[in-house]
Amino acid sequence: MATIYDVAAASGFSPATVSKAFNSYPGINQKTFDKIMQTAKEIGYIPNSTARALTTKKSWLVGMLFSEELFTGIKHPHFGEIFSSAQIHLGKAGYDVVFINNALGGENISYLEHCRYRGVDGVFMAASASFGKAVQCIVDSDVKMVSVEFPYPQKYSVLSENYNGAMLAMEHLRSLGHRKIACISGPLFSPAAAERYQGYRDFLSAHAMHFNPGLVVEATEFTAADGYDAVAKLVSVAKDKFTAIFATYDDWACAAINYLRENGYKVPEDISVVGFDDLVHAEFAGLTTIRQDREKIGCIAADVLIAQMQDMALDFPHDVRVPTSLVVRSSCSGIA
Amino acid sequence: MATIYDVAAASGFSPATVSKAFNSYPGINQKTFDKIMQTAKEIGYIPNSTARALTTKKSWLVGMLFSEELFTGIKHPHFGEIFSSAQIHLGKAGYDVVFINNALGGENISYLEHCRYRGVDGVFMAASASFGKAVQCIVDSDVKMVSVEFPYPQKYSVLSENYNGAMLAMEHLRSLGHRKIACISGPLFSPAAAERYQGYRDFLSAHAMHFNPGLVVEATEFTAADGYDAVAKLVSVAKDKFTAIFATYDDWACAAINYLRENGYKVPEDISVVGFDDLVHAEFAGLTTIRQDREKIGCIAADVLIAQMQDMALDFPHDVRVPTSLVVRSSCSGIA
DNA sequence: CTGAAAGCGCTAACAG
DNA sequence: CTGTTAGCGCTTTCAG
Repeated sequence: MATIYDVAAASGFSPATVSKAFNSYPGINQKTFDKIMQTAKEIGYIPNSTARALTTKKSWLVGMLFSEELFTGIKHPHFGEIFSSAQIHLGKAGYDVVFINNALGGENISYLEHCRYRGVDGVFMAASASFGKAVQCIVDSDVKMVSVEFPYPQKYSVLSENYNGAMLAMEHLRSLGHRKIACISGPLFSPAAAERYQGYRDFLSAHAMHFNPGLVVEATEFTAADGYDAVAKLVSVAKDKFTAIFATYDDWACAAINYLRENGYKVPEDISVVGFDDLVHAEFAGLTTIRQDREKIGCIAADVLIAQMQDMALDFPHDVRVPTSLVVRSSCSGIA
Repeated sequence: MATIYDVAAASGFSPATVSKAFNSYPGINQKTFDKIMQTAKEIGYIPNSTARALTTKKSWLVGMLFSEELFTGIKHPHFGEIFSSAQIHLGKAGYDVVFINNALGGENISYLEHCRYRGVDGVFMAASASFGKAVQCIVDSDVKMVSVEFPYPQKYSVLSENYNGAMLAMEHLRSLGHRKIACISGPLFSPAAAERYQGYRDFLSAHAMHFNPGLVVEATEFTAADGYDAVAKLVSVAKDKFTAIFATYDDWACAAINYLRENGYKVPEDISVVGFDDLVHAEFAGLTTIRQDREKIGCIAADVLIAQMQDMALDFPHDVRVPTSLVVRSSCSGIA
């Protein structure tokens, strides 16, 4: 591994000058710049980020915190896409991304300790609900951070417009003539779930549609099984009392469709269903749903974090919201 | 940020001794060890991986290379799960994971340069087909690596038993009485696709089933749309010439089911279909398919890489294979 | 069993 | 515009 000293020796300049050349330091003769770059290339010199980080105290690394609880980690398509988008945007700005867990080397070290150990310049958090105490220490610290899906007070976060999205879903159903709309809501400790449910409630009020508590079932986990159980319960309790279901998560919506079909209902002829998220399987299932713009969420979150890490003026509100949109497929139909 | 010198000063020992304590160096008095750990905790000392890496020339970082071509990057559920598994196992062994791309800071740097810049101890590659020239430099270098899905000669790789998996799928169909089985094969530059197709061919021969080239269609991309087109073509060309379809990728299988149903066929009554991979939507679609053990693939790949990075004797073959299994759901039925 | 000293590769004043 | 010097935080011989 060639070092800056090798380049210095080979080019006839000092290490300091070579360093300046590589950091596009302003005051440097074009000739010497060319010469240095040329010989650097010849001897195959690559700067060493470790040494650089040690002196500058900037690692150009951002730590990724994904909560694996609630089936909501990096392998979840939703978070995977957000991550992918963020990673690309961070990369363009010169940042690499390192995964931070709380069990480095089998030892139990805190997320904050892990971040300090790696010297990350900032942290990207993603979780559908709070990580709990585990990350509170980093939220309370002065580490630059951005959170996706879950907003922390005084910290920057970026989320979808869940409330408006729910309105969109409901409006679609209403425009098709539905008036008795059931809801599969999520665990209310998830802000996204709570906001969607609130959208459901408020839409009902806004349109003078009677709110029937018996038409609401809560799924407690983000799994298909939970959605399946939820509709089963709904049907057993409120059979024939609703013509449509607003499921606040695609997995539940898909599971609901399966349950309904297995139990003699036609979807959408007998019952319409709309989901939320627009995950991969929504397309295969022909599910009408609300799409989250994951690409944009990742991108904006990256920008928000970059701005902080570079001490730029942030022209973002703390709670950035990204619009959602209705994707019409074939799980809803009009009412005669 | 407290340094090792602070701990030294506060505890009354030298930095060297503190360092030894933190690296569980054998010859050290228990009392001094305790004293050092104690004061370290008091002043909130966290070792600095950067400084450590600079002297030891070990970063305890593994570089992740995901090819975003062919819709096959980290956001693909298959790779996301493999990554997740690998990440956890690597973490237990003390390694953190950093994403490596070829465009750090907007500049075009090669994967190899990026690896050297970050000083990774090893590389984890994942791509359904070759990355092409882009990673050849790292394959040709002496960087420790493991590849998933795509085997490089002389390098370690871990893949599913695609060939056997295809046999499993075919055997299932055969046991149900099917004799005229069509195949949606994949792009043959993907080793996994090629192996699955070979399994199909060989199964036919082995069971004296006539091979009809007209019953094979090739999907060129790993997208639902491509699968849809493929079955459409199959049906137009070989209508009523087959009773079952072996689709070598779940997305194609799901798309095929959708196409068939939209065109008046009943699945599984008229036509049975079996997929490959067992991705999330396979469950929702009730697809009978071949499951890849992603958890295990990631875990073994991690072990193979760790062994190399720690210069341990590798008791792995270069081409590690992980068994697949049949998951029976509701997309196949027996023939009268 | 503990400490002194040197050095990993680079950057940041400060001189020249 | 270029070079000298010191030092980032840690580990590692080598003495003691």
